[in-house]
Amino acid sequence: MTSVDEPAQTNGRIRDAARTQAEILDVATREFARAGYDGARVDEIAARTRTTKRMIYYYFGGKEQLFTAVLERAYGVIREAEQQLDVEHLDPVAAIRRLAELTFDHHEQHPDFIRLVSIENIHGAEHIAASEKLGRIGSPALEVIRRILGQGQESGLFTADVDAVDLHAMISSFCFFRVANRATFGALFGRDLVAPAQREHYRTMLGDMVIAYLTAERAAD
Amino acid sequence: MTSVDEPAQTNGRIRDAARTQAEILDVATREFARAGYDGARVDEIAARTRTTKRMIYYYFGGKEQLFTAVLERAYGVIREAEQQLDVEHLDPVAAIRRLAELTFDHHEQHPDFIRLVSIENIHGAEHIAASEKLGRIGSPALEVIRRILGQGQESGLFTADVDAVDLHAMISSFCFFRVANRATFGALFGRDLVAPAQREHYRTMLGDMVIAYLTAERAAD
DNA sequence: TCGCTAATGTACGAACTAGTACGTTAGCTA
DNA sequence: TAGCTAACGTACTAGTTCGTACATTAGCGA
Repeated sequence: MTSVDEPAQTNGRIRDAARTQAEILDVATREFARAGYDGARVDEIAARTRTTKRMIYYYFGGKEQLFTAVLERAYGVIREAEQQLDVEHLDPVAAIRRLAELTFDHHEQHPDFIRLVSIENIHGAEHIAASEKLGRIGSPALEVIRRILGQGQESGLFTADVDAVDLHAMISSFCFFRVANRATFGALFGRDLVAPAQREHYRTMLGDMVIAYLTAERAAD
Repeated sequence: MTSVDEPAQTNGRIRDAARTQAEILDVATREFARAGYDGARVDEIAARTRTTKRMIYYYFGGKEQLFTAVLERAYGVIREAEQQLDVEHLDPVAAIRRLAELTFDHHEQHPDFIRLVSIENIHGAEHIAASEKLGRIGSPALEVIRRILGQGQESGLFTADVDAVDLHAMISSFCFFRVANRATFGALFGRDLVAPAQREHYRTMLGDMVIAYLTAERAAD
């Protein structure tokens, strides 16, 4: 399998701290996402790596800290995607729809992230609490929502009494549920929420829902 | 603590198969919900019971089957609540809102159920698949939605192209997310989605969202 | 080129954990 | 009331699983 014609110095140094750490994180992400925190095995993670279990403890300290590092990286990825978002040139309705679709797409493309978040919730978010990075960074998406919402409400397009965090929760809940509960929903109702054929249908449904909520006339209380 | 003046035959028979099984299920529900499938310990479940580990294996066969039994009972509870639902006398808008609120209330009142479903999804719904009871029963709520939706669409009140399963997913996603992701959402955004003070706010928000979606004018494609 | 240290590998152990073999008894029934 | 069986308890085991003590080496800097 491995080519032997290469000289002793193979492509890339044999000792590469950064590569080793990254490889451990990659494998650990898959394993934790697959089996849950307690279901994942440190030995198994090590075995799927080109290095040994010793290195997991050398670089991360232990299973708990490894999981925290995995979480930190996973949250970093979605934050990065949110930062790419450019909706300045769009009208509020189109901007919100674009934002919702970004969340929709990211969740669909990163089921491992969704599973990690589910797992972290089972454990009461204790790893987020223990993490310095994940403390109270929030999400770039929130800032974007705040801005769009402000514009939309000023222009009278959107109902006035909507909060950015709440809207983020609304969008996330739909995107999250679809991926996180795919298995049970499919087993109980016979419908695969993540089937490619239904993708556009649910993507549109999400946008319609959010826009309908934002533009609906609400009974004054 | 325990009264000793009672004769040997204490209140309730010493041997009571039904009570023992129910007690095991109660404790197992709490333990699985608290720690996840792999995190839960059979020994710990037994210890919190008035009986022994032997009985778990005697009545349920093993850890897997115990979890399946726990799931079956938890799903049974929500199905029962859905069957109590009486919305025949309401107009479609009020009926949908009532249904959404029932889901909202049930999810909030049964966080253990939400956690069990999350856990089951991490494990690919394999226990639902292995269960005879949970096979393809669907949910009574689905039938209710179908009926209300039919009425609403006939009368022109609701948009025509909405499907009952999709609407169920929409309602569930919001209710589920709020409870399931309470920990991470709170840790990251500093807002407790299940705080009693916000309860009515989110309950109304859910209803508004669903009704807005159902009654909004959609661009014909 | 000669160390020196970060990086890596091996082997092992202590604690835990699902599951079981075997023994006991309550309480119904004939 | 004798005996039979469902219900229950104790003690144990085989296999894991996280973590670590100890040994080794690559490759950079002086």
